[in-house]
Amino acid sequence: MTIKIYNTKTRQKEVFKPLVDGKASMYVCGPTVYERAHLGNARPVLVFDMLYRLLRHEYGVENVRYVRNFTDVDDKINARAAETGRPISEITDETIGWFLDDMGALGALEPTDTPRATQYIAPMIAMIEDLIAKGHAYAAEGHVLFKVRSYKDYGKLSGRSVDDMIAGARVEVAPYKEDPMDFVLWKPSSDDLPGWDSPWGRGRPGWHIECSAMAYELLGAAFDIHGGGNDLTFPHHENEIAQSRCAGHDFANVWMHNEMLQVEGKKMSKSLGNFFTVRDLLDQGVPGEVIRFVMLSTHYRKPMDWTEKKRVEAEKTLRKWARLTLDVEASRNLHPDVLSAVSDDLNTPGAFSVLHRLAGSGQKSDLANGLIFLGFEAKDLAQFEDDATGFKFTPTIHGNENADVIQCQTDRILELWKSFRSSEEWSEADRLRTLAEENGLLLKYSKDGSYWAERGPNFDSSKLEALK
RNA sequence: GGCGAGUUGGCGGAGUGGUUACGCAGCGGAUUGCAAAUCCGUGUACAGGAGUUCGAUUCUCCUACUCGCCUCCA
Repeated sequence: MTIKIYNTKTRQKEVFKPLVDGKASMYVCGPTVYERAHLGNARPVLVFDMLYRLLRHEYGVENVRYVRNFTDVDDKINARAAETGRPISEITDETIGWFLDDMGALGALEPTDTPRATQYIAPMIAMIEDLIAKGHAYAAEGHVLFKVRSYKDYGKLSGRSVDDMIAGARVEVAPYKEDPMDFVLWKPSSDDLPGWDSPWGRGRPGWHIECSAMAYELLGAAFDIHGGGNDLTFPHHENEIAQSRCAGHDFANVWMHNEMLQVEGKKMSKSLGNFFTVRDLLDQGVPGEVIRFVMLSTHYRKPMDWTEKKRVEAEKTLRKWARLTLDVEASRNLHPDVLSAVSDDLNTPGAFSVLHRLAGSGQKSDLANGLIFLGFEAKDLAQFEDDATGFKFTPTIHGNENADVIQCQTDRILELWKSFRSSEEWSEADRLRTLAEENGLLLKYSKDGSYWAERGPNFDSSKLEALK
């Protein structure tokens, strides 16, 4: 299947052709690890998880290398350590664990390589020395700066010119800079900050150099795809390109950028107060599969709006598909329509549309296979079906109550309702149903005789006990 | 100020130079003790203007509006 990808560098959709026949390599900018990943962090993770799955499908699991870094040296981390009095390594270790857990809950596969910046200080220093030797960087007052004017294509990726940006005048001009646009490769560390010995004294790397150095170490001078959020296009990726190209590396062939996430139509930001983490959602009982579904329901190059309404719709759809595919063996081959949608610049919304059609026409095993391909693992879906009650995914929704207790109470309520109905005590049955609904528990049954409950609005598990 | 993206039916959201997206909601029907769930059927759309074309929602230009990045947060 031909894979087409929109390349930011050329601003058009191109047929993807790996540098090495039959193998693919990708590098995606990962998080700075000092706090829980917020919902916006999850978008690139899921987008590039889908790319990774597609490439694995096309070239085989063994032939795809996926590098995603952890930035574990950064002033935000230093600040957090100073605030809390905790050692930096403790903060970064903990945050990395959280990140992998949270993203795992969204069905994201772990990359083949997850390098930490602090493990690649030596290659960074070597690269900086090389850049100085080649006249693309200079040392000044313990800093090393990249000479932006020395790279003629600077600004090409993001479509900017150095002169225009300076005219824009939002550039901080430090006294040691030869040119306002020059950016830091290395900076000095005071004794209380993390630092490494270098030819320019004890210091630490600037932000951009790590990706250039780690991509080179792990993927070589040239690799296929570099991805990240479009906020990174400038300056981060522009700077990466400048460094790597000037060091003599071809660097990435294709550049992919996902659009940003919004919440209820607005940018998610701390200042607007609509900022929340993936873990917040999971703790509120939103299943990871639902988050994944909502994220992939919008094409990655369009702004994605996280809304309560989408969350509800996603949950409904997944529940329906889970019921359909329960006990169904997935077909061995991916349905061609699903594959062609995803192969066309990761058109995951199109793939969902195909899945809807498969569900509608009763092609259950193709549906099951398609779901697995899109990252909704069979075992998770089975769990989802168990969760037709909506509770298995809400273990922490109300503090210390555990899911089993809730499940048990729900089962008892269902039993009671069932017995009222079978003995045709309609008024009692209706009274119970109304009461349950008032507390967010929707009682349902189907022709085949099965009974279940769904979580509705106003769900309050603490009131379940009273319903009996 | 600079750069970029977008404007599709009630809502969400794909796609195409001439033919059905799809989902949700709505409406009609089946089923149902009633209501859901489930099943069947069904309507509404391509921001505005100009141009290219036999023909444009789909290409070009202009206008309006929205959003994002350039700033701690992806």
